[in-house]
Amino acid sequence: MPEGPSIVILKEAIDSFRGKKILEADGYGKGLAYGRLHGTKLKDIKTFGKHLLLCFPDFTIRIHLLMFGSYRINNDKKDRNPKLRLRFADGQTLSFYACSIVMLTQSLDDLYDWSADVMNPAFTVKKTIERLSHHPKMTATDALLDQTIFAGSGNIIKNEVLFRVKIHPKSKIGSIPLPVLRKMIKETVHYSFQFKEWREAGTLRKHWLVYTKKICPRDGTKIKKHYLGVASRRTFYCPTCQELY
DNA sequence: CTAAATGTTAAGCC
DNA sequence: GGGCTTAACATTTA
Repeated sequence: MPEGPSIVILKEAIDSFRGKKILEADGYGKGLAYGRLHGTKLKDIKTFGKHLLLCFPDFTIRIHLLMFGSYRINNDKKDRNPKLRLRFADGQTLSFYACSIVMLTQSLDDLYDWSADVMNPAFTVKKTIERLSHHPKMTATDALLDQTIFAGSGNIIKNEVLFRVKIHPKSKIGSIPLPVLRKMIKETVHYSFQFKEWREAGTLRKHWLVYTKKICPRDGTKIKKHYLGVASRRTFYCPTCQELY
């Protein structure tokens, strides 16, 4: 469940651990200094795009669930091997599986430009237009996966946003009229928050208009499925109602 | 059972 | 080194 909204859900789900002291940390992560976690207080929990940030007084643990990562809260079943398991008082635990975990010592404000995170209050249309203006030849399908421009946006969000604002995925950023580009940016934020609500309600799939679909819900055109962009990601679009700029 | 998937990074090659 | 492409990783679902 790795797009930005799912990470915000994760953050909210574990927010009650904020301020608690870690009694013990273990896991199979190579090069992870589990010992440094022992006895430290979880000072804060933040997110940046798809990153979950567990903040401690002297360092930060950055967790990225990648494609298949998962977590458990207060569920210490032994059927899976955690990459990181944190034990708190009263038997409370947080476990993370099949994910990327990195220990950061730099200041987060130096590392992250919070205004690039689609779900952060600091995100602005204006700054995003400015960032996009440096990539006129980039396609819309790539822009919406670029974590320096739309941090948190993933392949589902990309597909759904492009369909909703009627932009063909191969459109060049520099060719998209400014009002249309602004609409795309606003919809990325809007859809991300809807994604979060729908995922929490367990109805995300039900609201897909184009992702994994065969027929355009607007005009009945057969949906095209192609592997597009620098990362050759699954891209669904309606060749009739999504305009190529 | 096999293939593919919400993602990223390291390695490899010109 | 730079810039691009490929491989690798890990798990669940169709």
